[in-house]
Amino acid sequence: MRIGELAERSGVSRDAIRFYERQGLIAAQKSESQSNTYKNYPEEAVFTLEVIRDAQAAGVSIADLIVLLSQYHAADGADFDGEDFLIEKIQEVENRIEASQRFLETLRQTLRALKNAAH
Amino acid sequence: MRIGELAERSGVSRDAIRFYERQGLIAAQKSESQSNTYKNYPEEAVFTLEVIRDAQAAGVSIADLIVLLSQYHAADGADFDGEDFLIEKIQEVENRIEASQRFLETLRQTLRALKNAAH
DNA sequence: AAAAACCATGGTCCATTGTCAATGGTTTTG
DNA sequence: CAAAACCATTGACAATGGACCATGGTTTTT
Repeated sequence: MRIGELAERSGVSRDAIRFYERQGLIAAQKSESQSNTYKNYPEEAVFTLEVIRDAQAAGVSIADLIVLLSQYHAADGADFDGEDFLIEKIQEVENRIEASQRFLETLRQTLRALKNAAH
Repeated sequence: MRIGELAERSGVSRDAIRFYERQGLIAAQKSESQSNTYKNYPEEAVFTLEVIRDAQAAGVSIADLIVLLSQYHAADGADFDGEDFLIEKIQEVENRIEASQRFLETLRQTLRALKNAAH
């Protein structure tokens, strides 16, 4: 599919998609037609972009994602050791979730206090 | 207390503390002694810095925190309406936590796959 | 009393994660 | 077929969240 459709379907802007592509997070082929320079994104890219969005929300940088996604794709059959890195990132995300939950509690308390003050 | 102690106790760098102070997130008095220009941070600042750290981990910007912290402090007795904003931020953080959990699941799956491949 | 450690201020610099604009082609639509 | 919509590439620009450095003063330690 072309970038416009991918942008539409994934909810990610064209510019962001191109940015991720430059970083090597998603891949595209040159169009099979030789008359244009349009790129061809695989179906899979929609899913990859969703993962990227979740990862960004989880506070994981693109630099880390480059490593992680390569592991994800290599997971069937690779033997090089990225396990430590993976474990580290899992820990980081878990920590961030906990911090987020603490902060959420603070926000909820504030909301309750605000409502009481309005009495 | 002075900035060094605050940095030590909160685990936040001096530079970051000064940055937050410029943004109005924490307040300090000028030292009571007139012979120096050192600032005096209240005990409470340690707690505020913890909240700031959690908030940053939760993906909440400092600009938003400025608004939120003012509401937190004003929560006892204020009547101006920041409720909508608060509710919006709560929703945002909840969404980010969910995305983080989805991503965490992806990471864990990758880890399992990696372990199986290593057979 | 020196040296080492600390502080304030001001300014510069940095990575990250994109957005926006310009230019020049291609396709689709009316 | 002309206009509108789409695409690629390049390059400038921007916001966020600090780190780092220089300068000059103050405390604390030795």
